[in-house]
Amino acid sequence: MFSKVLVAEDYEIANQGIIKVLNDKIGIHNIEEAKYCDDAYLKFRKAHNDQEVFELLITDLSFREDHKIQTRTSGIELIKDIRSIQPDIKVIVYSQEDRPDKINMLFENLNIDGYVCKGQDAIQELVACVQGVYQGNTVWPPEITNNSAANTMIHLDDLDIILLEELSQGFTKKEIRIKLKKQNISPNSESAIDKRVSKLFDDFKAKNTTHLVAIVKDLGIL
Amino acid sequence: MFSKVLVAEDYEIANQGIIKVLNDKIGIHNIEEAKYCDDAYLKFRKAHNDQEVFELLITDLSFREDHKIQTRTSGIELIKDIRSIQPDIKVIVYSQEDRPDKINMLFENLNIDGYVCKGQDAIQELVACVQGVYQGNTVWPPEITNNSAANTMIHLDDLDIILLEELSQGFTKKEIRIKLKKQNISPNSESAIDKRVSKLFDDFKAKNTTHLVAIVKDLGIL
DNA sequence: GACTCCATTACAGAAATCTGTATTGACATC
DNA sequence: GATGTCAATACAGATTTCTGTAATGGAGTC
Repeated sequence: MFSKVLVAEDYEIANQGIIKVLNDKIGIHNIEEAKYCDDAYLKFRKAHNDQEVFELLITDLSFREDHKIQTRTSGIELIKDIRSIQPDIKVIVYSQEDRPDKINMLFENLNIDGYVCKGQDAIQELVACVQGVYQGNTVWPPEITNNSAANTMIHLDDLDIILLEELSQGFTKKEIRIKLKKQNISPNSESAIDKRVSKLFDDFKAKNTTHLVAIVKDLGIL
Repeated sequence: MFSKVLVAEDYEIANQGIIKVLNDKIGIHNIEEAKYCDDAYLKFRKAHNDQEVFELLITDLSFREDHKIQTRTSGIELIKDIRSIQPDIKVIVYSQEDRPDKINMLFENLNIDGYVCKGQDAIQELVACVQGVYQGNTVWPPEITNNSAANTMIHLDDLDIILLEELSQGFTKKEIRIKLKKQNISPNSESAIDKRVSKLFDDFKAKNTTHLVAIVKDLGIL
């Protein structure tokens, strides 16, 4: 089992709850906790420098800004930063988020190892998740695997996300074309972008760009 | 002080926490709790029918669907439903939400009496809020009153919200014009709508409709 | 090589958006 | 009554969006 774990969660109650579960139900005792994102990062860096690395990070996604100045506002950045230094660290996200698309993004883009949804069965799920991740598995929350939405999930590649992002920022297709050309991203003709976006219209049953952006914002993809 | 209070909050820990605070710090003992929105509504109805009405509702905004079938998914509907029956009931919202615009909407549109942000100082804030509301005040969370954003808040009237809502659903201005005409809402020429939306562009510094909708979605106005 | 399949690109036209200017009418002030 | 203000409306044009069709070229199959 994991011998050293870092828990990043800003609510003290939840924080203590996680530690208690790891302690009592799984038998992990070497646990460090952090209530702030920056704090978690510093503890990680220290352990890494001291050659006593954490094997598992359990983190929330959203951190309140609080009084302390936070450079990292979200757990996503924390994961990226930590993974850039120690790519093999296992990561479990423990969050309120329950939108399938957003959770899907975490697995696809951030390559997290497990996800536990804050809820009524969080304790059981957390135990199963930690054990599964330790065995090298990717552990999806039951909300997702049981949900048919996950199966009919619309697959979005990097370009789709870029287009959605640019559109949501109000750039015209001409501007986007120029941007893509500058960054040497392959399909960069206006008509090709049109085609892509039209496909997104179909996928999300959107009437126009504005509707599309509203939908993906609601789904939490952006 | 309030003698009978209804607490609607789906997380058991938070639920118990609120009750404990009301008990220990304020001396309210006649408290009923509900973990589901529908449950809260039924308890309210029963009390109302029995002529032993609740004087205060403390409710979360978002409720998990859980296994139980819920007709009311959000606390907003719960507040609306309860207020339609007992308009003078005091309402305090206790939620994770910290976006000024959304909180502002709660006060402006739902006429809630107080708001407490789930966070590190929630206990103190809750006590102050309940006491303030009991004295007939409207109690805003310190996050908002201290925040300059609240002062520079953009004021949106009903029409603005309607327009944003329709636009986000992908309706064209022609369609919106027809809809408004049908509902006898006053400015319903396409150019007047254009003007309104242009003003929203200025207010939110949006480049176009798509950008505008993305911004207000992020702000939580929609 | 001939063929299909598929993604990119090009082009074109109808519809919608966005940005001006101008007119009207209601309302208040002097 | 004259004046100014403001919102609603009308109109116009330049730009952008959206939706077609068609041409091009690469990758794989026979």
